Amino acid sequence: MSPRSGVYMSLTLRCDVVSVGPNLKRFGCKMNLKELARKLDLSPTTVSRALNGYPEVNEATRERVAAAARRYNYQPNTRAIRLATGRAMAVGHVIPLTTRHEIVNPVFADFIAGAGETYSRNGYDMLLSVVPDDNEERAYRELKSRGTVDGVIVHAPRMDDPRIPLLTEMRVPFVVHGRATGAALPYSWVDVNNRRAFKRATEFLIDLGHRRIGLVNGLEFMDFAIRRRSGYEDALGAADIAVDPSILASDEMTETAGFRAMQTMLALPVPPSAIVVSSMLMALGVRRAIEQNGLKLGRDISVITHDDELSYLRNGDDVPIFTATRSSVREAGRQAADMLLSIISGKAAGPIERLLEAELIIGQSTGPFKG
Amino acid sequence: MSPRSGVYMSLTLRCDVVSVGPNLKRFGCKMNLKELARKLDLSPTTVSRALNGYPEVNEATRERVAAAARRYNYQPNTRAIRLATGRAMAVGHVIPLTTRHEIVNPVFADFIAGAGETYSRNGYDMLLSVVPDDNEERAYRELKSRGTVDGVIVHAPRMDDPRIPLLTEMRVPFVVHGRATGAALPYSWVDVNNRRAFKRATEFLIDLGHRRIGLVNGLEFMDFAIRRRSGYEDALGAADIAVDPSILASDEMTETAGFRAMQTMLALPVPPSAIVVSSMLMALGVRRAIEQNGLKLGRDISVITHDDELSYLRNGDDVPIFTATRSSVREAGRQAADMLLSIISGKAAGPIERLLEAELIIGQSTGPFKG
DNA sequence: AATCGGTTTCAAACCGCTTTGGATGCCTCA
DNA sequence: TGAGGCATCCAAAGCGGTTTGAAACCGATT
Repeated sequence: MSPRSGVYMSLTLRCDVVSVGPNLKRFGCKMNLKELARKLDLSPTTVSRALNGYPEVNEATRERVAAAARRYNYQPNTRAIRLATGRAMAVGHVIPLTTRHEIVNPVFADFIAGAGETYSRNGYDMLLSVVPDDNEERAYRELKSRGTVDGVIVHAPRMDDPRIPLLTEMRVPFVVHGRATGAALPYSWVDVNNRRAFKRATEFLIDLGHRRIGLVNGLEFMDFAIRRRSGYEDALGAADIAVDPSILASDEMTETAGFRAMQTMLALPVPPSAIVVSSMLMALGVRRAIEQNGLKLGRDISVITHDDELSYLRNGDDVPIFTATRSSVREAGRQAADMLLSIISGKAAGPIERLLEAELIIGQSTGPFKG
Repeated sequence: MSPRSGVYMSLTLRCDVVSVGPNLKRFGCKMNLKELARKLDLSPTTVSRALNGYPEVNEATRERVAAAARRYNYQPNTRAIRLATGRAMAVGHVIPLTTRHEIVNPVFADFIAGAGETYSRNGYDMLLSVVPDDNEERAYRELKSRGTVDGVIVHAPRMDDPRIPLLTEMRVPFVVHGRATGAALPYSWVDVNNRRAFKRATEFLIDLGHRRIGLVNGLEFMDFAIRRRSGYEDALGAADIAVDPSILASDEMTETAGFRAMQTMLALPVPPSAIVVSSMLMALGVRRAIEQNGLKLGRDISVITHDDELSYLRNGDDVPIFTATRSSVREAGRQAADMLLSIISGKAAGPIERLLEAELIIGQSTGPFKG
């Protein structure tokens, strides 16, 4: 007997296939690498390499190993892999919970859905931590030092967001969903071209003859809101229309906030004839205010909104109700996740930036200005 | 020199505190248990026990260890703990993605926010996997066999939900958010008393004099929708009012679906004078249809809706707009997570059940029936 | 027949923590 | 004085993989 064979045979062989029921195979004990190697009369080294596609293993052996792995339903223990490789095989999403408003970003669920696809395709886990925004830094530091994730997606960036220098300094791979005006260092991000979208939307209204155009925006410490406003102002400026603060609203993106903002504007001596709105949910409120005042959407007042294509807030079923600048948050999630994984794996060199263009969808909520 | 001391001293001591900048301490290398033990001239065993609160360590020593751990900013490596203990210190949330409708449950984000609090307080991670509902079983099996989680929260149970027997058979600890009518075996769940809530809501309308009361419900393969309907029917039955299928709607819980359902009912020869609605989002659509038909909410038609207290869909700011049966999804998340952790830790014996009662909030959307 | 290079396989160290089964020292009591 | 008991602490064996460095094998070349 060569010194190579038999070594693993000498140990107990108590783990055998037990048939229970017609189509079920069960095992007397957990199947791990060592067990599998024993059954194949190979060393754990070789089995590991065979399964992980390393070149230094005979093709015939690899086949044999693969077959046995299937047969015995071998699933490598993730915990062991993580420890041995030092990789977490997981990425973290830190959901900031605004302590003031107690609001969970509604966009979040769909973004996650998109990112999740990418992760599961690549064998990564998605870790969520909900963190009150007053101690975000601690949360990120802990994530890093406990080594539970290989990278992080940063949600809802604010202006001069402190998380960006923080993560950079900690050398944690990260991708921002959105951008942070005022960041000193380059970083990776996926974002909608908010500025161009809102510029385009405003221009569209101007082209329809509107000159008194309101803006119902999100809170302006959020980066996207700043950009949207500046796109809106650019378009007005290019048409020589002055910005009127009385028809600019900025609030949480809820139905009621939209309603309130529109009510206020409609009560003005000269109400706007058209409105640009930052989210579908706000647009619902805006529409309600319009209709409650006996006006007709698209005829008396034009509304154009941004649409994140949230799955539970479709803009009509076949015909779009609102004219909208549309950009899928779920798609952004997919792309951000892809980007992060390629950064983690080291495939990507420097920071990657990806600007998604919003599509202009013509719906029934806009019409020409009539005196 | 006693055989005890000096052993760990003999190895290199290359990991020392390096001062960089005024308030920053940095370390030349990663601080792990062995390093820490070396610094303290103790064995890893003792350090581990000291930090984990085991009794067989001198109080003075424990203090010393704790102080050193703080000083050197020691954070135990989670990957190693997981492997050594066999626990994953993580729970999984599997989000079913209905392949037909591509809808992510909007309730989901807030539930997660609630559950997340509990997890982080207890040192658990929250793992999310988004799984198309056509291969849920595989997803759950993999979660189990790869050992990435210690337990699972089941979302959006359907009637006779196959996941319940599956998880039971796999012996994975789980808690269902909601219930599954038709389950053969007992299991743990947290649910709102949907039936009583909708019975109560319907009774409330009956007490106001309404007799023609419609129901705008969610899809009726979802368990909660079944229960809500039966509560509604119970109340009607008790008042000797026949159920009229023409004023029963069942659809996805979106604004447009609510609008459509209400439109249809208002077009009937004898439209309902009151409506019970299954979600705020649908209620927004219902309201729109009502107002678009020139009717006034609460005066011409009464609406009572269920309100999950989603953070981005508040029912008014101070005064509630809709009369509603209210029950916080976030609170349900907290409780479900608590329950799961106590099951995982073995503190809970059998299946636990927790029925949350919804609160009836009187808003401005209901009023007495007038001819 | 000895040497050599390439292919294939293996033993053992390692990842960083927990935990078992002793040791050691000290105090007490016979 | 020695046995017994208690409080502390330690060495080493795990958890289940990956990875390094070396050895075995084989055919080809000297």
